[in-house]
Amino acid sequence: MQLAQLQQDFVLHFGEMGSRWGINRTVGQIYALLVISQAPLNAEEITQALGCSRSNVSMGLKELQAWNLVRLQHQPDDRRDYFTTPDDLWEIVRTLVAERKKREIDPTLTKLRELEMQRPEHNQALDAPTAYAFDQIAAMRELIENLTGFYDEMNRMETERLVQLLKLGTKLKGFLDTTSKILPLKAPTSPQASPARR
Amino acid sequence: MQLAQLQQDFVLHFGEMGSRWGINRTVGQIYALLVISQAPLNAEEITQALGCSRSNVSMGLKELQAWNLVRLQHQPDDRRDYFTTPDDLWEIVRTLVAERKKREIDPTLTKLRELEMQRPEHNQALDAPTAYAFDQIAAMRELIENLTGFYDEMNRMETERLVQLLKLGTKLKGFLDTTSKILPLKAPTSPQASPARR
DNA sequence: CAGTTATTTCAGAAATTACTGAAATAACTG
DNA sequence: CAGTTATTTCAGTAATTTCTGAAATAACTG
Repeated sequence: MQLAQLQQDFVLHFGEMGSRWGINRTVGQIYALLVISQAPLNAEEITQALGCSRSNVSMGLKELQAWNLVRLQHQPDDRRDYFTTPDDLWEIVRTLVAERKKREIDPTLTKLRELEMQRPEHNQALDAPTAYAFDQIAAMRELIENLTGFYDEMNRMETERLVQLLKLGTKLKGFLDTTSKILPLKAPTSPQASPARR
Repeated sequence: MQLAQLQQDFVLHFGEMGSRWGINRTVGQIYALLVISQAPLNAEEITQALGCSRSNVSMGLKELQAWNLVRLQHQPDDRRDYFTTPDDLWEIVRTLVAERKKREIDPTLTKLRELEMQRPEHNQALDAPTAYAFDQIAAMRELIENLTGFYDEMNRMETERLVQLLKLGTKLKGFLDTTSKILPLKAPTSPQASPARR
């Protein structure tokens, strides 16, 4: 398969962006190709279109499967594996966010909690730098929990609702005004204990 | 400076996560160190604490400055540069998100718009695969605009409001129920023109 | 200005990551 | 089972990224 200009351009862009997205060029290109191809593609077709080695495509597809970003299909009377992306782009975004959270956030949240456990019962046993470090770790853990908690909420919504929310925009501010009459605004957020830096 | 266990552990974790976050180990370590250090540090102190080369620290700090993630300060009667992170962790998150958007999203949005411009006036001039590719590109552009538009809204809010919103959680659903009586739910979202894959 | 100290630059070394071709494995077919 | 085709694995190579030490630059000081 020889790609037309448009497809070529799109695929190359995703290849270049790959390194910024934490995937390699080939993986980016494969995904781009699948996204703009209506019919599922097999590994050989992908290899042809991208002009890289068959084994590279195999590894790339394996990685995309590890990311849960591709669907594997079969055609009648053809034992080759055919790949597509989910039909709904929102599904892709959900997966992307979920996987990035898993790789980029969760390990750190775990580590922060682990470190926090090591804080002794009585603060006076700590020197000032260590007390500060513990405070920062706690504040960071709390912040991440807030963010991921909100993410969990949004993730639980059906896509239709989610899009509706995203499109709300300015109205959110009004909503907050309403609720803050019920939930008072000044609830203490975090014991940030930060007596300003020198 | 010799780091205590807690600090050491925290710094090493950020170093390891660095590659997943798109920064190198040293940059991750420098940032971790700055976050848990109450007093600003100069390059030499950082070098000592991390046990890497002075030049590496210089390059790392330069990168962190390019990310807008550190503040440069001076002490009286000392011409060395001292570095800190913003006091407020939320400020860091804002910067992080803004910079990642700039690097990981904006170039693609630009590219998608550029490709979309190339769509001819009359669709009948297109072969089916190219028409499909154009459709996907448009859908993707629209989706990203929705997401970044929402991000812009949230970004415009003061931190206190933002935290309030994040903590709302379940109440959002109720809010959507209310507004959907005003804005009908079934507004057409995107002309996804996807007649199911074979 | 010469001397001192802080910082940056940069060529090359070291480490890591990506890619290839060949071989191994797996899954079918007659 | 032997032959064929699809896929994966993997050792070695290529490409890229990170890091270092040395040299250059910049900013002060007496």
